[in-house]
Amino acid sequence: MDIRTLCLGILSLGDTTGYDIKKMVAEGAFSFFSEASYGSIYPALTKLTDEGLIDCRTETQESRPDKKIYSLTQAGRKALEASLTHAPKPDRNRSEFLAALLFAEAVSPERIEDLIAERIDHHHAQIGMLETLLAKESGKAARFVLQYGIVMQEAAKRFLEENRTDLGA
Amino acid sequence: MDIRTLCLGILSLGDTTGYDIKKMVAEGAFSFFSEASYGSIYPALTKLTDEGLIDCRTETQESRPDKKIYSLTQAGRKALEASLTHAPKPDRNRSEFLAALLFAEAVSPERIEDLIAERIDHHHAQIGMLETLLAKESGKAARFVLQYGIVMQEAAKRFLEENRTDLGA
DNA sequence: GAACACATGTAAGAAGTTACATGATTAT
DNA sequence: ATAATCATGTAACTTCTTACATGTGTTC
Repeated sequence: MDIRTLCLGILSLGDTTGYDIKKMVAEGAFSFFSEASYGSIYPALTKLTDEGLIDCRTETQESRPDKKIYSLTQAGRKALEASLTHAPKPDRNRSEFLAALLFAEAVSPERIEDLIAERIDHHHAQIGMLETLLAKESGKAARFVLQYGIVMQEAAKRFLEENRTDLGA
Repeated sequence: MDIRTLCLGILSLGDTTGYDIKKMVAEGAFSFFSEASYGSIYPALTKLTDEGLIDCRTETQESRPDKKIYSLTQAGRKALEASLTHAPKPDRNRSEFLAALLFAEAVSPERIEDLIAERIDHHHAQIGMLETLLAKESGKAARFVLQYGIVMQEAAKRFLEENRTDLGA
């Protein structure tokens, strides 16, 4: 999902600032399935404002840059709706892990066990993070997304634990 | 995984051409977890040749551009090994689907059922494709990767089938 | 006094995609 | 005849990240 749509989507859930959008994608319920840097968020918000898809009101602060609080306009809501209406392009299964595994067989087979062990730890950590997020989250769709994430990570972890020996020998 | 490493990795499995690398990532066992276009593959091969990580021999053909067959050099093998040795950066769970689902709740809830139905179909199709690939594949690591893929797709599909009603009402 | 949180923004560069350009051969 | 397969390559563009720039207040 491009940053523009991501910003529109987050604003559909409530008014907020660029700084807080970054926090949501870095730590919040969004961090599981999206990412974005300031360098993409701020310009996106500026552009969306110019196009009339979002509004910006400024909250003056002392000894800090003024806070810019954005909110979705009617046009923005329409635009978001439109981009959700035509089917999202299929998710890619790009995986550094699987690629590394496949190539390690030919070039450094002794690395395979490590790779799998690291990956199991990674899934374990992700499950922990998702459960923490789930405990804090009350939105229906957000909980669904986090549960989906947990199920996926657990399935992956289980598969690796059950089949790790197949590639060792 | 960047295109450079992907090319080195594929060449670690055997000599081949840019054209065939593209076919592998578009249709072969690699298509599940990677992607690349000619516009990135050809320049990458040229650059890797300049750097001495791969060799190029030309096979003359009539009525076709000459075929350029690349092979990994010792230096290339070292470089690939090195990039597999430091832990791959964690896979991202970027998902158009999950993002769309989350935002649809706020902006067009009537779309949620469609989204889930489409996604179930998508998983179904992916499982079919993976099983076809698996039937043709004999490499140990490649089979492992494809089985991993099947397990993931099935887990996702099952989750959606079992929980689809949670978001309808 | 060092590091982090708050808060915005820009410029340079990485990495890739898309679309084009070329052109013969083979299958439908 | 029309499309697909074979085979290479380039140029323009998109999209995003990284690193910088700025500055205060708070916590360790």
